[in-house]
Amino acid sequence: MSYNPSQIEAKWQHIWEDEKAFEPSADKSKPKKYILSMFPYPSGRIHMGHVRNYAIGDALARYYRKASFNVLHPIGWDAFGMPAENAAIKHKLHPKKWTYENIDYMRGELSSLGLSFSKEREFATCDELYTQWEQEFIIKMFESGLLYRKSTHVNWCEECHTVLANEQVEEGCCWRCDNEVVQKEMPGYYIAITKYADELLGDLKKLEGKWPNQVLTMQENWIGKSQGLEFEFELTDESKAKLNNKFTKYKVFTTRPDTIYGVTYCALAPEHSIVKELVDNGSITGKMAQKITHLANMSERERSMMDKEGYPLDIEVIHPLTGENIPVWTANFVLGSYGGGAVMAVPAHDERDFEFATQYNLPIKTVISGRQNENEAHIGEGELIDSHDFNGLSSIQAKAKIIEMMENKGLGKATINFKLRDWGVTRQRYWGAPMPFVHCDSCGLVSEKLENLPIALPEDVEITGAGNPLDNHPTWKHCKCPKCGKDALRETDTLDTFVQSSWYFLRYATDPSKWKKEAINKEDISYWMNVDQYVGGIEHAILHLLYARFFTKALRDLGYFEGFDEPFERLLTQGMVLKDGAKMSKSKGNTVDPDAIIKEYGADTARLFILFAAPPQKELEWNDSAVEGAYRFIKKLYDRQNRVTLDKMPTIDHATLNKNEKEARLKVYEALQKSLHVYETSFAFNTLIAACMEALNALDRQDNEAVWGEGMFIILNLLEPIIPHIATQLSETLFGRKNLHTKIEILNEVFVKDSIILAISINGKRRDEIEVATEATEDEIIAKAKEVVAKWIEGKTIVKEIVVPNKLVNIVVK
RNA sequence: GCGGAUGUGGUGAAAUUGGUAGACACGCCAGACUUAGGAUCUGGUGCCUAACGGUGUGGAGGUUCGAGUCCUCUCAUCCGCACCA
Repeated sequence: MSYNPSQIEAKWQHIWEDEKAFEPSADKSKPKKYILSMFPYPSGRIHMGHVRNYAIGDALARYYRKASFNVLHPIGWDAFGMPAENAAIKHKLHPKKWTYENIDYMRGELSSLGLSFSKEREFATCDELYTQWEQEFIIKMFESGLLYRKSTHVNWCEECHTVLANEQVEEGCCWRCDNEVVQKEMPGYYIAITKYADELLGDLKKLEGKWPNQVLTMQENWIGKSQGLEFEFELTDESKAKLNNKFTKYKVFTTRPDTIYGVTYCALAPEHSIVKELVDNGSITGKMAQKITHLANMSERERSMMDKEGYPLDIEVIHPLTGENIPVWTANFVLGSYGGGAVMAVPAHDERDFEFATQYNLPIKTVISGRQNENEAHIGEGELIDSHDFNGLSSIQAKAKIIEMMENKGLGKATINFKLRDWGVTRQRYWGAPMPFVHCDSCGLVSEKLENLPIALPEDVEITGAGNPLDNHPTWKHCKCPKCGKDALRETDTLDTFVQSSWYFLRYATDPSKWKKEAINKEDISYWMNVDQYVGGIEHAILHLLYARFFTKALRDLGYFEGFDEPFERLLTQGMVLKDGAKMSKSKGNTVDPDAIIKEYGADTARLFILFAAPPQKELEWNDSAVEGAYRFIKKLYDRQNRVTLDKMPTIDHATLNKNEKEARLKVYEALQKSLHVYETSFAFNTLIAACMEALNALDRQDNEAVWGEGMFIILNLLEPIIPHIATQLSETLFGRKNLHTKIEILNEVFVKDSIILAISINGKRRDEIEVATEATEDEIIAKAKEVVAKWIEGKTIVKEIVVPNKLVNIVVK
């Protein structure tokens, strides 16, 4: 009978389902492994990236299950988000219906891959039961001061009537309607992730060697810690008057206190409140006021793309050390949201300050030695000059001394700043978890009572794309204040979908029987957490992984659990799947449909190809003929079942075997040895598969019944995590699946060789090889080596002879 | 600009971490079996050379008996951040 993947795969998928083969055990005394591939967004159909993601995770889960671990390998759906609303607009389908139908379809696709997921723990983040607990977290965060409401500048699309996340703004335009995105000041809810900046940064150290360096570096840069000096500039009396004494001073931050004597001007962000005051009170009028207002209304992104631009504000501050008056400008390169929105400008030693100073003819004063070129800033550190008492000090010394002096005089203090901003978590959209808050005229912003949760979405909505459907709904937002009982208005913003993915791994780790009663069960998660291996795309390097790390710490501090600070013990970032050198995408027309591949070749072939073609971390180039090659290997494996006549692991007297038989055993055991390293450390499935291919090739070169039996017994065991259907089928037929439930010991005897082949090189260049007995002495080896390479050493002087055991002989001649 | 990675045959990739470069595949070439084959099997296949041999891991140096692997410089490609004071 020839290999029939669709029949074999359907058969085993049914058996696994009937056996509930992949549900974790409740027995917490067993050693556990929590293997997690990032959950998918239910977009409608799976793509090759999913196949790769889940094939990797599944191989690990199956391996550890086979190695007698209690394995948690769950799946669920990241089910809230904009595409559902877009589909609603386009196809007049309710987002809920669209989402759950997609989930049903994709669940079918994933199960056709034979993935060993726990089905009992599956959920969608749009399930009301999930929303309920998420709303509880949000309320607790609000109560503890971690979540707050503020009004600030946000990306706003006039066409869609919604706030957009930074990643949804493409070159200044809305990703959906391509309308220009404007900056708008409006209220929103923020989670104070910056309170955890230090811990998020510090704990990256715990992940070193377990997470890819690239991700750690990206997170480090994103958090962006910098140390320096914060101090205040006092305005001159004249300037204070101009500001109607509403301001007397403002703060600046610098990482280069050593250049403080080089300050020649000051720059404020266009949206700085002092600038606003000057415009508002008429100190600045006409064109200049217009231009400044225009700058203030531009997004950071827009500003970053334009040339430097600024205007003198005609006010001055007093240098805290020299007492000199310093002019104050507003400049578009000063960020409003960092370091107080104001900088001390040292054009001699800062590129940006230099460029601006040159452009507007502002003075430049050198205070660090070594500035040779008048046409550029000298950014490096050096020795201080023209800096009063600090002359002659190195930058490093001066930084410390100046900070110390400023602190002693009460002029400033050592400060740490972060680039990380608080996380804006609300969206003016329908398909998300509603914010559990109520606006009351008497009580202000009030959180819902926990017993009223979940605050569910109304189903009878019309989604048109214009405005917020919750806000437009006739009745939904009208409610009673949970505090005073008066008429009040429900918050109509919904939560960012990144909130849901920030704790789903904790939910999986809680036994589903408890899902109604609690969000997270302490005991359950103390057993299952951390996730031992997390697998996902590099595109989540910052956002999701940072939010999830933060949420873990925040929930820990809210008392939901204790004992761990980081959610993901090890992280594997898989490479993209490419076709014709480019990322697969519908617009490029270079997609490969997983369903079609599974239909033509079967899931095992798809999985084998994907794991064989490249190591998981690297990009994977799709190759149709290499897929055929994977299929061919499986057919060959299927065919070789005919060579097996024993139904169990034989005992073999190694010494009695001939050369090819010994070689076959050697290859089989080499593959076995390799499998440990691959599954537990390197994840280089490609090399394990290659080793199995070599083993099968070697088995083909001999026909010892016992060697065949042993070889297939082991190879099927090693390949089961990769090609589970065919491996289980053959294991069942040949060995009653005993080979899948046995720990196979590595036999050292097969690695012992009768003779060794040594390479012979002259001056490091390989010339020939010899075969010697294992027990041959070094002298014997050298003597034999010299015979073989006689023509190369003739007439030369031998300087040195090096014998590397089991490897080679190197003869150095002159 | 800053940061991170990656450069090995026609292609995807290996190389036990300093010890025979190119395992295993794809492709290609030749042959066998076939009415036929995009099926299957066998053999070959880094490059130059008729051969002896030479040469070869982006490039240039260096350390070493010996370097894909270590060091210095350099080039190219990809990714991330991008005026963070």
